[in-house]
Amino acid sequence: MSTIETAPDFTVLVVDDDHDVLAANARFLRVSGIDTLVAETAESALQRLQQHTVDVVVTDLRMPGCDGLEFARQARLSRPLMPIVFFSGFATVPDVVKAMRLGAVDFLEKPIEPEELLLTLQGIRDRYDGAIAAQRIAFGVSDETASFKTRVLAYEKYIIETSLLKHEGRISDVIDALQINRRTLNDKMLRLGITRFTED
Amino acid sequence: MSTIETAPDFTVLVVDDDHDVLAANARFLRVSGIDTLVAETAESALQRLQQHTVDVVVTDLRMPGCDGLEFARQARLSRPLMPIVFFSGFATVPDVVKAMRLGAVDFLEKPIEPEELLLTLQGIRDRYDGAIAAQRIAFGVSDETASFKTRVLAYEKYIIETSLLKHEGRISDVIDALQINRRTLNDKMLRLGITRFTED
DNA sequence: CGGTTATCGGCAGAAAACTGCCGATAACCG
DNA sequence: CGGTTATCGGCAGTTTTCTGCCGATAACCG
Repeated sequence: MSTIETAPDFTVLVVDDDHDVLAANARFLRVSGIDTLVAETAESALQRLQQHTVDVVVTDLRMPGCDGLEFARQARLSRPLMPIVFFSGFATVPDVVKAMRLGAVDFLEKPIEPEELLLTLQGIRDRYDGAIAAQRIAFGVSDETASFKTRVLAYEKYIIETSLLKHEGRISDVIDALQINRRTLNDKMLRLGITRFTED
Repeated sequence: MSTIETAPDFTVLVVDDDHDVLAANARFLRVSGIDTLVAETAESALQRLQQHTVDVVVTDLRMPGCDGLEFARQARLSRPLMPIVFFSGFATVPDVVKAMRLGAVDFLEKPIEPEELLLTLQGIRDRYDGAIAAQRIAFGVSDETASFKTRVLAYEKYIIETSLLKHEGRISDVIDALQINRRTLNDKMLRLGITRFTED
């Protein structure tokens, strides 16, 4: 909870036991402007998570020793909402189900096209942007201290704010997207202290 | 709470365009003590949902006309958090990902073993932890457009279920942690379809 | 057996949220 | 200038939710 701010960057942790593939993907991502951390084992990946602020994890499903699912479980303990992307070459339906149940946001198939990975990550950054913030609001703050009501209100605020951002401040679009009564939305914005013109 | 004394009704809606398979599965489920409704098309399934209280929907992913995903989207409009189980014979990884993103709780492969289906449904009834599915709805990354209300409900469900997990099912601890009125918590659990599980 | 603890649900009044109607305020466009 | 569009807030009736009180049901322990 120290001052880890000043980092609105987007940091990705890629976990893959194939050293060459890992290095290639990492290089591509870095060139594309994404802060990229790497790890070749689940253990070192967990360490990385403790040391850095990571926004997204990309991990192989099958790795020698600790597999990707177990790693994800461990990671979730400290980062409940962190987006996790799995990839695998021989994924079965149950594999995918298990991964998604663990909160995976996507499941890519090997061999990974660097372009595809980049698009996926950019998509997460754009759409999930708010969820990352929400993690800090609804979860980060909450650590046992925030009440149910507080967390729900924080979440409501997050939904409305991200929807506003997404629709560039057009209330009518937000009303349509969230299927919410105009009057109710106005009241909530007032109560939650949401204004249409935030820092851009 | 090991067994179900008061036998709360548990109604399943099975949607499959294959009449024979549907009939066979329905018969098996009914014999096994599960109230089972059937539908051979998405349209009639949606009708069933309006007419009956359904606890779980089991649907084929591929059906002539309206496909399973679209049907699930429609169903969610009236039953935002109802558990949905998909099944399919030729599911690709992206298929499974899409289904799970829509809040599916499981994905079975054809041909369906009646025993497996029964176990799945019993699992959902007895100790289904919908937290992750709720999380997916609340923080959906995809193009899914859940309403404000739906997402808030999903988030509330997520909070309560994870708190229950964390406190091993002790209501009093959850009340303390979430700072929520006992009566309110009970009502919410009822409304959101949250059941306490036995100790792990 | 009685006593304790934990949980649950009915009930009803209180509190809060929702929502339709109304008018007001801007900004923009001929 | 008048007309259109988008937004906002007051108000009030309706609906929903919250919450305290009460009793019921189990499980458990002497």
